Amino acid sequence: MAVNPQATMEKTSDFEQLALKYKALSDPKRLEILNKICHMNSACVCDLMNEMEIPQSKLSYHLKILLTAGLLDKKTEGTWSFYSINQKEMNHLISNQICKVITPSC
Amino acid sequence: MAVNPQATMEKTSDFEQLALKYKALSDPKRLEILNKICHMNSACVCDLMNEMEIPQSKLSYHLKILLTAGLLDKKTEGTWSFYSINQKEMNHLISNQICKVITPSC
DNA sequence: CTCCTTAATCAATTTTTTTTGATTTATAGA
DNA sequence: TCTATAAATCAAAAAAAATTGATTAAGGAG
Repeated sequence: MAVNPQATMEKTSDFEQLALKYKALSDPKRLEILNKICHMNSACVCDLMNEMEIPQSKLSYHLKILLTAGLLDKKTEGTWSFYSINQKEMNHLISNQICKVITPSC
Repeated sequence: MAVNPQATMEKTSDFEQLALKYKALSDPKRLEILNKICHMNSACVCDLMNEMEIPQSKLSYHLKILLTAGLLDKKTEGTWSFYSINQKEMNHLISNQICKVITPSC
């Protein structure tokens, strides 16, 4: 463990990076998406369309935000895109308590 | 510790509440404010004005968002308002790793 | 090749958030 | 009382994010 963790995170660009990740978590729909994916372990857009009442384009929009922030991983198989949670990134970001709700096995 | 934490956090309103807190963290300026307050332990608006190059009304705006989200505490003495970090809420929300950067003694 | 399914992207609109400068409120000191 | 300081609030403008429905792209099946 770092002795002086403060020293590693003082730059404006670091705060910008971190803010981007929390911004991805700042929407109830996106938290719900993470929670669903967590329960299903891996899900494609149409899975989520069935689970939640959100149109496809909106889902893709939110998934892209989560993906860009590094909170999700994506694996394409044929016409399907399977999304899963990037647990490492999640652990880095949020408390264990919240982790339990939106990651599979924290 | 709850055996089945999922059961405690499935409702839409819970996601909304949580999203609100992460939204408060979703701005680099606000993260920097938290970091400054963390270093100073407690700070008034004018302290922060000296530390950062942000106008007073903008600071008050961001502080209010952090306060409303429950991430800050406020204590008024005369004409001064002293802001400090609500560590309990912070611990509930974010990882230890990030805690180290924006709370005084996590 | 054609048709169907999956999902990404696009453009236009709406909504939300942020910024700005001014005003207001409240307290303290001379 | 008058003045100065601290900070909250306000209203208007600007910027960013979300929503919507349509289109596009890419695969697989026949």
